[in-house]
Amino acid sequence: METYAVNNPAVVQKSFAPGARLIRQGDTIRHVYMILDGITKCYIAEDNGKDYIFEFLGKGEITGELEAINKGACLCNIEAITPVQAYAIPHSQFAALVQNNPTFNQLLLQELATRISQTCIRASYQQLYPLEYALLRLLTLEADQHLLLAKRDMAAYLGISVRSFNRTLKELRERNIMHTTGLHIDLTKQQLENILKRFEE
Amino acid sequence: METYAVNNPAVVQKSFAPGARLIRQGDTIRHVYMILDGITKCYIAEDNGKDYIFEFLGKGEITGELEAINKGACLCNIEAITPVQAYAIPHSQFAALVQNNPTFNQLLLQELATRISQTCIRASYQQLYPLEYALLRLLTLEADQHLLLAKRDMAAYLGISVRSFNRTLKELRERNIMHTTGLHIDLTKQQLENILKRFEE
DNA sequence: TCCGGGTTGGGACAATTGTCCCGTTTAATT
DNA sequence: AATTAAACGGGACAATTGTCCCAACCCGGA
Repeated sequence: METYAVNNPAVVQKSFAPGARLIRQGDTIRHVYMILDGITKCYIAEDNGKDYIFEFLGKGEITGELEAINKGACLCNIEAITPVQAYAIPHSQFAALVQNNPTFNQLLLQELATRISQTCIRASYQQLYPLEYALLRLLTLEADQHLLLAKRDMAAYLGISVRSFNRTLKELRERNIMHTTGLHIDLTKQQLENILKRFEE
Repeated sequence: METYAVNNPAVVQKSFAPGARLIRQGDTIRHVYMILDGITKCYIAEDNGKDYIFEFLGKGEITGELEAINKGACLCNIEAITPVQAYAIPHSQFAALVQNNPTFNQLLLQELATRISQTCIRASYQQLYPLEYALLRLLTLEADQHLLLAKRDMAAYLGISVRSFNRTLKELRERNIMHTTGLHIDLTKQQLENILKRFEE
């Protein structure tokens, strides 16, 4: 994929400063983006002023492909959190890849299927478990991917207010589930997995 | 698709009574199902005893394709609500279709992309708006598709308890809501009254 | 250095939703 | 028609989450 991209004159590399948007919700776009470096957040801005972040995209991930497939307006905003480098790939190139490259086609199908699964799983436990559970899962994700997220972004990912986020964090601290000073998490992935077991059944 | 299916000896037609499951969460399956008639609910059962319904599938819709693509265990249960007729299509046949039939391939991609969009949009407004809003959308959906759903299923779709569902419904009735303030629901008074009619004594 | 905006932490209270529970209604079966 | 199980409707109270607000802190630019 990278080889393909760098050898193709229609594919241009772009830079985005933190806060800049690769894609704006509602726009019609003609490119798919492949992230070379940096972290982005993918979110819907509702008209009551609240945001809902679906996922954080990093190196090697593609975005804008839903719109390339369905020709629709952009579902959500893609905004750089850290400085971002990305390839902008014209829809025509993307469509050609999908049609002519069975391997790419297969990978795309798998990626879409995985995202549906992940989205469903997340929607389910965010609805059916207490906030605490989703918060711990997010902290695990943050540790896994070596992210350092602002509280506002974490709250938006969980679909709650920053106030609720702080409150739950404080409760976890007071119950000695988490030892943190400020924001940094001192737990390994294994430790968090063990903690999550408490919520089972 | 139907022509293909009925002419293929590996594709068998199956019947399911209400309550029977086409697919069980966690199982490994070897077939994709195409629904010929009836309504099914697609839901995850969490281990705290609660269910979360993602969607209701009806005539012409396919399910089990995520597992066919990713070879994983079943994400969710598919359960018949009404009597259901469906084709069971072996994974091998499905894979052949995906590889050899560009039109089918394209339709599948579009279907997956649409489901991601829908799932994201729903997760967002269920998290960021009051229950009332999601409930009205569900009632609209129900009317549009001529469904008649049990309250338990509607509550599970909204990710709430039946008690909360009833409470919100009662409030809507008492306030004789036509359109919710600030929220973009295009219901006329008449439309909404038709929707709410079945809940009145 | 000092100022101003953004982020963080949390108190107080309101609103929303869940849990438990019980009486009523409906639907299916004997 | 009688019986029984399931679905429905809602009261009372607990738990969760949101809203509003303010104070402390950090950090870059005048």
